[in-house]
Amino acid sequence: MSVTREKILELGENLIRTKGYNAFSYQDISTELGIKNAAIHYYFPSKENLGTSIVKTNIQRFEEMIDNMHSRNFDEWQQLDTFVKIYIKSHREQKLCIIGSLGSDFNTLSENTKSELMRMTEIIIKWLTSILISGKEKRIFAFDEDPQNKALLIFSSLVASLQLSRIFNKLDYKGIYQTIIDDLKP
Amino acid sequence: MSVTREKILELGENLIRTKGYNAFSYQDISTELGIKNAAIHYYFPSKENLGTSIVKTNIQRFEEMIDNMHSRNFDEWQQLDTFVKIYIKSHREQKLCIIGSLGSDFNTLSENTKSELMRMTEIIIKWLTSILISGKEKRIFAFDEDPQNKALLIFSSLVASLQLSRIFNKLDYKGIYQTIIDDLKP
DNA sequence: CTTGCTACTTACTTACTAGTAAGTATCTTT
DNA sequence: AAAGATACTTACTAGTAAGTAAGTAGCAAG
Repeated sequence: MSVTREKILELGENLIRTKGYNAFSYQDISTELGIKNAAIHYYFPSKENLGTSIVKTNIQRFEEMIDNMHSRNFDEWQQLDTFVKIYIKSHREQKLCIIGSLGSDFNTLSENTKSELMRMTEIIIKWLTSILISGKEKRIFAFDEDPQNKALLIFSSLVASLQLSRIFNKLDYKGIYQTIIDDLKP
Repeated sequence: MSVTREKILELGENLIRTKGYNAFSYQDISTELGIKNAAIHYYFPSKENLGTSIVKTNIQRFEEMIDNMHSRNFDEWQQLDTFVKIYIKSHREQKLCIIGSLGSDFNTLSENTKSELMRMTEIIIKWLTSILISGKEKRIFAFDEDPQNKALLIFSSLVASLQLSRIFNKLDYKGIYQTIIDDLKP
């Protein structure tokens, strides 16, 4: 695969996560990469195409991470921890996650981008629900709520903590993450 | 105050909450109201001015709601319930809240809009923290976490539930709200 | 009756957006 | 050496964005 193509995908993702989908332009990318506007259209004919590709790349990355954790025999705590660390990293970089950012722009996205975003969310929630269930069975997690609801609450807190940290300076995000973790301890 | 001015504010708020700040234009408003582009500039010289005014209006509305609840001697449960109902209504209308929507576009907002948005968030968190504290003192709420962290977690869940419900069809938002409420029961 | 204010419209500018058609340099294959 | 594919650039179009300057209709007060 082309290096330029990958750079465009990476820059596009960062722009979505910092400025938002409707605030970035092909010009932002071309200027940064020192190429022309039309070069981006060569790889991604339309902005909707780029948007969809960025989401697809994120799905692939997430699935590779899960496979990797399974092959390394990570237990449920280690898996949850790895996932939370993605958000801690995003927090440090002052970026939203793809789902939080594109979720706000959802009504302005193309059908393709929408459905890939929905697919990504479903994959994450399904995975999170599954580790909550197996963790509870092994008695290393403790909670009373419905597992999917619990997964949604955890995911909501992670997504929104990135958004709120921009607005609310005093946000103790480490405290929030710790609260999420502590809450699952038996 | 002018009726047109108020209609612009209302429409602008709805556009932010459905399409997002960077996806709506003065044309969207003028077409809907059957007036010209320039008429909106008459009331709100710039888009950033309109944005700031919309947030200010929301702060005012929130403060009036709090005053109203205090004068009617609402207890902490009633106050929390009233607040959660705002989100249930937003959910029904398939709209985000102002904070969730503008939070995603934060880096593209003017300094004035940013600071009003920060002020609004601080007011909400401060109020939510205060009812958690007094509710706990009265032993009608029970929780172990730091009150402000708990307030942030509750607020995060509300903000993000609106966003996720667009993306995740199977989101049981009533279950999420119930979980938030149940979690505070002694 | 005219001056002035409110609430706009008309008509425009400047700037940027996504997108395209046609051309070109460089490497690869035959 | 010719043909073709790859990776772009050049040069453009059409549309839309925010914003503005000047004009106007209607009412109100002096």
